[in-house]
Amino acid sequence: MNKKDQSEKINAYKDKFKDYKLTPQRKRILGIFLENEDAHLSAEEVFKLIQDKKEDIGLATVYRTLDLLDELGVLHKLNFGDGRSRFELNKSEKSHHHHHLICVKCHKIIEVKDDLLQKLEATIEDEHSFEILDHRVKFYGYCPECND
Amino acid sequence: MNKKDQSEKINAYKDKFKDYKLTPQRKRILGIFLENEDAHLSAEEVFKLIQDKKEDIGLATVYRTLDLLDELGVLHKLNFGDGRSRFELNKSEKSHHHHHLICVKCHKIIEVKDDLLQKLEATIEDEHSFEILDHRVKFYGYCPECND
DNA sequence: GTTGTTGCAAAACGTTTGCAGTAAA
DNA sequence: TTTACTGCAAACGTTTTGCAACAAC
Repeated sequence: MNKKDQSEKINAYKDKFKDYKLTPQRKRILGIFLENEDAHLSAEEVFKLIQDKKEDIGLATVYRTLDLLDELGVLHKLNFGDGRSRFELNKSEKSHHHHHLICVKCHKIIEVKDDLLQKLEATIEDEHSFEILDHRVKFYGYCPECND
Repeated sequence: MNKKDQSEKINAYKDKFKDYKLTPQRKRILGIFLENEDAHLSAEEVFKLIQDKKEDIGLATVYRTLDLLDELGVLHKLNFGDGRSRFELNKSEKSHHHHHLICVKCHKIIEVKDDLLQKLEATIEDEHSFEILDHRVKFYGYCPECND
């Protein structure tokens, strides 16, 4: 993706920021996720990716921005049990219906698309009068490479 | 549950500890979970429950024991995004097939029994050659009380 | 008796906060 | 020009660690 394309993509998020300022730091952090579409990045990792390019954004700003982007629904905050929060780009249509396979040996993370959960959600909404907004599904096990 | 019943229950876990010593501290911490079967306790909460009874176990020991019990499969380590790990008793047959509903308003946690996920698991094992050992499923939304 | 376990205090870790300076709208 | 945002450093809360004393096997 070239700079122009990315700039256009970032501008497409402008309406999401209606109550907030779209500062260079916020654009840059969003840019990191556009450059790493399928990554699950921690705050520290985002910070380092920016430093690698000889740019400079305070770590506190990274934390604050990631929380904001999660709140705006631009990112999804995830927890894989490694002691830090991770974030992934929220690709709207897709995001409600994908899950993570986590290899307990090599810790690889594999994404799975799925719609089967909708039936389960319908049952839960019915039986528990619980209005479901979102879900997080993680499967732990052995990936093909670790299962020989 | 009286003391004799609990003592018997704890002894039933003896074989799980074959490579480890079943110390009074470990028995006591396991006891806390037997006394609070459906709770999702953090290390700090376990520590306080023990202090409340004028007993004394170091906080570091609580942390080390909870990790050990998770590793032994006696407990399940959970993360509800509140900044600390929580643990629940692993009631073997039941545990693989229950999920958590988390109210985004009052933060109540509701347990749901379910078997519908098995179909999804079978599909994943098939399509991704990923051998599933366990899963964690969380649904976020509004509980009946918060949804008026 | 040996080896694993405990308790303490200190340190480490990810994350949050107060505040003064700065910049987006 | 106003109000929100940033960067820094210090503080925070949870979890981990080093180590000497101790106890389960």
